[in-house]
Amino acid sequence: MEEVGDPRLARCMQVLSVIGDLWTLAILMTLQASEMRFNELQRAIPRANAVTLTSRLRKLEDAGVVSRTVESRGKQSTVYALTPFGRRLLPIVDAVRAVALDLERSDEAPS
Amino acid sequence: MEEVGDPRLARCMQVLSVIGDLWTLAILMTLQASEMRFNELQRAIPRANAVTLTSRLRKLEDAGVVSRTVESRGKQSTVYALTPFGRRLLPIVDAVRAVALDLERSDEAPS
DNA sequence: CAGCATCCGCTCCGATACTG
DNA sequence: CAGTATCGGAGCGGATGCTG
Repeated sequence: MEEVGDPRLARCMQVLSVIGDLWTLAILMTLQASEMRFNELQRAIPRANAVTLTSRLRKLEDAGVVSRTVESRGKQSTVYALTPFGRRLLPIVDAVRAVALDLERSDEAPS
Repeated sequence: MEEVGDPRLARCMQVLSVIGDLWTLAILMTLQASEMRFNELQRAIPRANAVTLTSRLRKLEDAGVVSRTVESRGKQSTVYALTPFGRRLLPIVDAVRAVALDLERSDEAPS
C-alpha cells in the first residue's frame, strides 16, 4: 500500500484493503452482533475455511479491527470482538448491507 | 460467487466483489464527479496501470456499474460514466471516505 | 486515443492433514 | 477447542510492447 497519487485516495484504499476481502465483511457483520469464539465464528460462517478464517482474523487483528483474547481456564477458548476502531468501520458494512437489501428488493442483478 | 450459507450475506459479498478491488474505488470516486474519457481517467488516477484500468472498467461495465460509450467523430473517444446502478453504490464509497477522513483527522494508523 | 497481448509476482481462498 | 502446515488454483496488479 504505497503511493497512489492522491493521499486522500490512498487512505480510502487503505481502509478498503482492510475490509475488502471476501470473508472479512462476513466476520465484521457477525462480530457486530456480539463477540464470539473461534468455533462460534466457524459455525456462523460455515462456508469459510478454518484456515481462511484464521488468516483473516490475524489480518484484522494486526489492523486493530478485532481483539483476540485467550482465556484458558480448563477449556481453552479464544474470544474475538470488535475494537473501538473496528466499530468505526461498521457504517461501511451497513452501507454495503443497504445496497444488498436494495438489490434483493428491486430485482436480481443489475443486468 | 456461490453459496455462502446465508443468502443475505451472499448479496453483501456480491456487492463487495464489485467494488472491493484496489482501483475500483478510485474509479468510482473519480466518475462520481463527472463522466470521463479513458485518457482523463488515466490522468486522474496516474498510478493505475492502463491494463489494470481497462480490466477494472470492463469488469465494472459487465457488472452494470459504469457505461462505456464510444464516440468516433474524427477523434476516437470513449466516455465512461456511472450508471444509475453505479450511483447506488456511492453511499458505500462515501462511507469509506468518511472513515478515511476520520482516520486522517484522529491520527495516522491504528498501529 | 483507447486499448490488447504477454509475462511476472503476490495474495486470496479452498482442501486436507496434523497438533497442544 | 483453536489453531498450524502444506498444496494448489485463480484473480489482481505492474511492466513492457504493439495496434487500429
